Parts: sequence; C-alpha cells; structure tokens
Amino acid sequence: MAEAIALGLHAAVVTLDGNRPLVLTVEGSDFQHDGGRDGHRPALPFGPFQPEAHRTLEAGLRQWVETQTQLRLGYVEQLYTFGDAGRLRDGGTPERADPAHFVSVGYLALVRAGASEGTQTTLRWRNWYQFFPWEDWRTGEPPILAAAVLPALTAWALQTPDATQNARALERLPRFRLAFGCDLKADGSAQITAWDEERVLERYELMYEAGLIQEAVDDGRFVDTVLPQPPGEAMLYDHRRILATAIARLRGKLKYRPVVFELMNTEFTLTDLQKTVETLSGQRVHKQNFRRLVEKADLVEPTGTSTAQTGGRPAANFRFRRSVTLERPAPGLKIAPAN
Amino acid sequence: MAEAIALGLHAAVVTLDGNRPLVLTVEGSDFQHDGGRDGHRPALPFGPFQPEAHRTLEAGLRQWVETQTQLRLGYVEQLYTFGDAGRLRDGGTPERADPAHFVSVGYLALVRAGASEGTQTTLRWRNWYQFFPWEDWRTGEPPILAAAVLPALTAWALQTPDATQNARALERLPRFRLAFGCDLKADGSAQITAWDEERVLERYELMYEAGLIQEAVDDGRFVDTVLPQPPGEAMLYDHRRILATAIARLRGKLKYRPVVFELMNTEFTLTDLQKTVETLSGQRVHKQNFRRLVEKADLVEPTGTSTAQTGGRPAANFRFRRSVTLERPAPGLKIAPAN
DNA sequence: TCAAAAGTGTTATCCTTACACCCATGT
DNA sequence: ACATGGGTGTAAGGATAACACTTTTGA
Repeated sequence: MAEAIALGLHAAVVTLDGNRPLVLTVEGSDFQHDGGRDGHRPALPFGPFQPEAHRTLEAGLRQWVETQTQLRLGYVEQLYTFGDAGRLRDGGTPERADPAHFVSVGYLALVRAGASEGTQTTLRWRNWYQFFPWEDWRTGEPPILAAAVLPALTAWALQTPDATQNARALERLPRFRLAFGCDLKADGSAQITAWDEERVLERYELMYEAGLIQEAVDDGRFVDTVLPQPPGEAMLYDHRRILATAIARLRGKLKYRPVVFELMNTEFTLTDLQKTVETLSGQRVHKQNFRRLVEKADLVEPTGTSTAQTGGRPAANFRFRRSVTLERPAPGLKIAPAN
Repeated sequence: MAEAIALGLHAAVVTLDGNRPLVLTVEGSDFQHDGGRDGHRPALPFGPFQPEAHRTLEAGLRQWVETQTQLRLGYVEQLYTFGDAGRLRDGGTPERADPAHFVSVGYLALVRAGASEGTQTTLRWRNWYQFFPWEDWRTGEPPILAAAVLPALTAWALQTPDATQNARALERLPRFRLAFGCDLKADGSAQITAWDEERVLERYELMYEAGLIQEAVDDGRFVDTVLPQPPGEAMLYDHRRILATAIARLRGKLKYRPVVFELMNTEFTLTDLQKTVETLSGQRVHKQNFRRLVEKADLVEPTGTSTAQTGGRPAANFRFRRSVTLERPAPGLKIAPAN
C-alpha cells in the first residue's frame, strides 16, 4: 500500500550542571560515513524504529538511548516528525541512499543531574548554548546578535525576493521582527525590544533560510557561499533543528507544567530552582517574585533541613510536592523577567 | 540500516456550520477491507507518504487530501506521530499485514465554512461531538457523563489493579480526577467541579484504558466484553484518537494564536466569532468580556457595514486584522468562561 | 563589622470578572 | 411598546511587578 521508509528516532537528552544546560551528543560515531566536510560533527543519539522489537515509538527511543548511553531516561516527550531533513533534500550527496526515504521523529528527554558522568568516549555532554549562542540572555543581550546576526538578517529581510520564490519569502520582514522581537530604527539597524525566549525554532529556521547557518550551506541551498563566522556550532544533518525544537518546547512547558523538577535532585533550595529555570529559559528571573510564585503554587514543601554552602545565610531545603500533579490542573512556573 | 515502515498521513479536516463543528470523514472506502464487525466506520482521509512524490510530509498530506476531497486546505498543523495504532498491537487480526509496520502522522487542517459542500458520496462532514458527546458543554454538563461515563470510570479507578500491570495503573484515581476535573463525594459518586476543555485526549485515553471505548474492545484488550452503550460513535482504527488530539490542540491554540480566523469568512460579526469559539471549545463564553478582549487585542477592525439578520439590533461587521500576526507576539483569544 | 545571600512585607498597577445599563432594530 | 440581540461603562477582586527591608551566616 505504501513505500518503504526508514524511521529514525532522535533524542535531545537534556540535563543540568550548575549554570550549564547540557545536551548529550555523539561524536565521531560510525554513522558519519561521509567523512568529509562535516565529519565528526556532534549528533544527537538516535536509532531506527524497529517495529518487530519495539512496542511503541517511545519504547523504541528509550531502548536505543538507554543501551547507547547507559542512562535511565526519566521524562520523555515527542516533539515533531521531520520528513524533509534539510541537507538531504536539495543538494544531497548522491552517493547516499535516496535521502527522502528517511523520516525522523524528535524527542525531548530529561535526566537528573549527576547522571552526567559519561563513560563512553564517543558520548559527550555539551552546553547547548554553544549551538545557540544567541539564546543565552542571562548576562544581557548576547553580543553576537548585534555583531553578526541582526545585520545579516536585516539585509536579508529587506531584499526583494524574486518572483520564483514562494509566498513565505514575501513575509520576510514581519517574520524576522516577530522571531527576534525587534524594531527597525530610522538608520536601518535593528533593535531588540521584545525578545520572546520561546521562539527558538523560528529564529533558527529564519537564520537557516537566510543562509547564516552552516547546515543550510551544506544542504546545497547556498552554493559557493562560505560563512566566515557562522553563529553557533553546527551539528550533523538536521539535529540542530531538533535541538532547537527541544529547547523551545522545554522553555514553553516550564511555564505551565512542573517539568523542572525532573531535572532537580530530591532536595534543593529555592535558589537552585531559580538557577535551573534561568539556565533553561536563558533569562534572569525576579528573585522575590519567583519565590512567592513557587510557594503560592504549592509546588514545593520545606524538608526542614538547610544548606550552608554559599557565602551567605544558609538556605532552606525544599522538595517537590509530587501530589500537586494530581490536585490542580497544569501547575507550572510562571517566569517574571527581572527588571 | 533500518526496517521498512509504511507511514500514513492522516488529516482531521475541520470546518464550521453554524453551531456545528464539522470534521471530514470517509465512509465505506475501499481500504476497509475487513468488512466485518467494524466495516464502514467513519475514517479520517489519509494516504501513505511517498518520498518519491512528496517533498515534505506536509506536502504529501496536502496532496492526498486535496485530491481525495477537492478541498483547498488552508491552515495545516502537525499533531503527533503514533506508532502503536491500538487495534493492531495486542489482538490484531492475523490476516492483515504485520500491523506494527504502520506508523501514522496526524494533522489538523482548517478550511473555511462554505467549502463544506461535499461532492463525493463517500465523503461526509460529521459533527465531531457525535464522536465525543461528553465534550460539548454549551448547554451544560452532558448527561452521558453522570449517566454512564463517570460511574464506570469511578469503578475502574477504584479497582485494585493486579501486580502484572504497569506503574501507570497505580495512578488511576488521580489521572481520572485530573482528566475530568472531578471530586469524589462521600457516597462514592463523582462530581465535576473543574472541567478543563483542553484535556480531550487525556479523557479519551482514560476511557479507552477503562474499556468504555468501542475501539479498545476491538483492539482485543477486553475480550468477550460487549459494551451496551459505548459513549460516542466509533471510528476506524485509531482515528478517533487522532481526532481527539486535533480537538485538544485546536482548543488550546485558540487561546494564544489567532487560528479562529482561519474558519471565519472575511466579514463577520462579533457574535459570529463568539459562536465559533464556543462551538470549538464546547463552552459558553462571557459575551461582554469576550468582545472587550477581542477589541483590546486589536485582532479585528470594523468594516463599516452591518448585518441585520437576527431579531435585534443590526450587528457591525468586522474583519480580521491580518497584520496583528506581524505586530505582537502570539495574539489569541483568551476564553473567559461564563458565570 | 561587613559582605553576601536568604527571606519577608508592602504598595502601585494592571487585568480579569461581574454586573448594570443603554442602543438600534423588527413586530 | 416591547422583545431581541448589539454594544458600553464601571467598580470589585485578584494577580503581578517593583521596591524596601530584615535575617542569618562566613570572613
């Protein structure tokens, strides 16, 4: 009834180490058989779906990742199914099997900190902001935006696309303004006034279309283009897009589901919790109001103990109140941006 | 590298006719070759993904649906990828090809009212509440809940699952309470106090697990069970689950993206708009506040004309301000429940 | 005693909700 | 005149955001 297709299951496995959001990557693995220009790029762990062996897609994903990484996955969530793996579409290398036969299902998986001790040499925990340096606003606007990203995108958005292109091309400017929350000043420069930390995927796709992303060049969409300083490290195939989807989903979900606790230890201080939220969302949050929100939402309860590590007064320890999941619909953490 | 899999593309094509939310179904189509017990059940239009012919998954879906139905799809959104099509897992009929090789990607598609003139006899627009009678609260709590659904689910939730079942079974009661927003009274009866119209999928899956859903019986999970009055009409395979996902997604999205307008004519009154939101969300909304929200959000602008159809004062016509999509992040319609 | 981080209290502001009321038309 | 649905004003309550302030430790 239908044509044969290979279905790949890909996971963005996320954990935390202090202030660093980590994603598990596989490097130099044997499926990178093209060796050449983009050999040994970091990739997400993945494996094919095997209907004979796997009862469900999620079961297949868990099995692959757990055997490949020796990790026990906790929270797992399906993200999106991609049928148009970028590089394989337009200028794919002919020596590979017909590329369009590959469809990939992306997943987000969360594992608790401490699991981050990699044993195998091909596995590596990477700070995800190395792939998306423009997404970390914890110390203010990342300089790469004003220095490289915004000027290039402004030029691209103001270009008149030729008639052969599709309708989307006509909406370049508004899409750019929305994804990056910026206004164009009189002198033609862009200024960010309303950054929305959730639009990770829109930003990545815009930069991809504009040819700022190394993967887009590899995909043959910008022949003879050489990027002097492509923003962010490239990943294999479309894995960076899957990671962008994962970050976007996680940042969104923080606000209405208690997912952060999947990443916390059983005991933590409110500052730990706040730091975790800040690390994931890439934004500072307002301390006092954050505490109030958490406590009012009854998401946590004090354990009675306290920790005296950092310079000042010891902080009370808390634990997640598992039961809230059962009490109220959709508890989460609203994020109140600081100043 | 991987096993061959057939990927089906399924669409819940949604439109509106007055107060009826409609979904496009195919009945008596030739792929229902098993004839027997569930022959000629309504199905969602679908077709296999053909990597040779389709550039992307979404392009494949559009092509299938548009050739099958002569409809021009507007808004299209991917919902979820299912690898464990229920009936095919546990007690699937052996005469069919190995079932687990089928994976289906579900989509939500919106088409404007008026397109609803079906030409082919196998196509039929169906009120989606016939498949989910418990989801329509516009005239108060649907009687089927208290009469059939809640008692059965309460009994199921209070059952002690035997040790062979998995961990999820232990959470029956809290899952039930959360999905249906109900409390258990002293006499053991359930009372709904906090219905969340978005939890369409959770409710369906719970009812499926509890054996209230015809499809679950067909799937061989409840052998020798005969449902006297299964709530809601059954669909083919797992299509009702895909439809549940579509309704849930649409209800959620209403609140933060201007998707309703994909279903409206170019000119409409605010009451039209409100009726549409009510029809989709299955809830009455507060008139005055709805108007205020819509106007304050600058989602619409008056056309200057007015309509004098209904009994009272003529209503001003509005049109959607396309440009909001470009101005502000995530405009949508917050729904304020009435009384 | 001072720095540093934890933790509390209070107020201004905005948004939501609810209620009351007026307006324009057909019968 | 009055029924019907369209449309506006406004006040009460709650949530949020911003600010000032106190507490407890280590150096």
